[in-house]
Amino acid sequence: MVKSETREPVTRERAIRVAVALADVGGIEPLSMRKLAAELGIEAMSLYYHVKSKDDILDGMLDVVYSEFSTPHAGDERRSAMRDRAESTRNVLAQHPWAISIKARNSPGLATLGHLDSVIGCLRAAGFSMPLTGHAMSILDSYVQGFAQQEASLPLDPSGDIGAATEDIMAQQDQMAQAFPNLADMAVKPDPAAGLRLRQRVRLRTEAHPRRHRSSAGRRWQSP
Amino acid sequence: MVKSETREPVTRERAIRVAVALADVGGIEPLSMRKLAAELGIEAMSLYYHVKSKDDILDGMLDVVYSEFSTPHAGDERRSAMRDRAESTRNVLAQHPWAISIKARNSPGLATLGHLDSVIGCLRAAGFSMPLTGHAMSILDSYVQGFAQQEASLPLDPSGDIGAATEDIMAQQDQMAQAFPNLADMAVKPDPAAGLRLRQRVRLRTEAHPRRHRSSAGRRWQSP
DNA sequence: TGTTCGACCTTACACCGTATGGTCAGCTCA
DNA sequence: TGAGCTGACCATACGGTGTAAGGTCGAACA
Repeated sequence: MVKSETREPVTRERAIRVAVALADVGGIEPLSMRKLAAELGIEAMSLYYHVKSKDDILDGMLDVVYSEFSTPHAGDERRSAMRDRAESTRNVLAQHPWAISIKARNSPGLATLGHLDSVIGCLRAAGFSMPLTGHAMSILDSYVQGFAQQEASLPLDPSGDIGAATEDIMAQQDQMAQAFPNLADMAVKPDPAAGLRLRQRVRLRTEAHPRRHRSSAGRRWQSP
Repeated sequence: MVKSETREPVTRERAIRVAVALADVGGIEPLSMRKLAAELGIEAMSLYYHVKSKDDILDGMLDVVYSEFSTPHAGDERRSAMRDRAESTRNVLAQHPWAISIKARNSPGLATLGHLDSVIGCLRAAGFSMPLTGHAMSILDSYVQGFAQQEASLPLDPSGDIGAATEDIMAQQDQMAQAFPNLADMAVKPDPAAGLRLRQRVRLRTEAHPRRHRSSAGRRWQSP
């Protein structure tokens, strides 16, 4: 379609970079081989020349994310290095929220391995035994990852979504306030700085399925 | 196909229960509307009489999981209640690992709301302010969830998988030991009790794509 | 000048969620 | 008794998915 001198050459690295960019914009579910190929200016099956499978791309994308984490250097002070790492993890995952949902795979890339290696090296250099290093990493990573996941599940960008969405639940608020008084209490006066923002957590996803093609009086999933 | 008196009646609740059972056995990716319907003895489209969409089923499944968490009762002591909750969360999520990957949705069910309500009630009864309650829940949930996620990403059942899978990486171990000395060190002498088991983390997923249909000498994704 | 080969394409398949519109037994009510 | 309604289910179809199998073609090389 476009002359080869005009089009930037396709490589595994570029495909993965473009995939990351697409996922950043539109999320990871709508990212398909066909759309990625189109973005690269080729056909879907041509991707398989550069890449094993879609999972291979996802692994590569995760490795890109790992490469953006702040990695401790030799001689870094332990506490500040771990703090930098945690903060950068939070920031990077906020920029690539899709990474959290694909984090449970098992084929780490070079950046991932390098990052973990550096972290282990930093802790060991600080005098930690190997078991203690494992424990420290488990504790830190569990919390940071879990926090990032909580944060990602909230609609952080204030795109007018919150006000409209809460109206749905407000209609039933009387019943809800009776059934879940503590929850209602927290939803009414939330702490703006708290990690949990229950009012947003509770919003219903009604706009995803706005209407049915026929009178739905009998449908089980309609509220009576 | 089967007489209606023979077949257990299909309801939203039963569909979700069966979906949970299927996901427990085979994971959540292969769970499709057609397979679930077949398991229930009906056709795929008949599910939509009882259920809004597949997302509706996933929401219901998550609510089932929440209903299995240990929920604090009125008057429970704060520390032990939170500890029970954390431990049961770990155990329940170990039994339903798929729940972790769909945890970032936004249409909570009654069990979810009830559970959160009870937790808030317990902390408030212990004298926590509302902001402090939010903070406490954020901290606890972040860690417990992150830990469960780490744990789920490891192949916990010793189905002979570990030994075979590590052979792949052992072949390249010399190069890896040089590039990532700390990682290799931890992989060689891991702590059996540590949360991170790097040796297993590092295994390659080669068996997923065992061979190609043609000589793959030129493929970019083959190691040179 | 013929052969190889890297990079790409076409076609096809099985599967997915679900929109649309039946079908039909059993019930209500005139 | 018979007409109409309705709850529960089914058949077909559409546009999407990942990817197996094999074809095409220009450039590089013998």
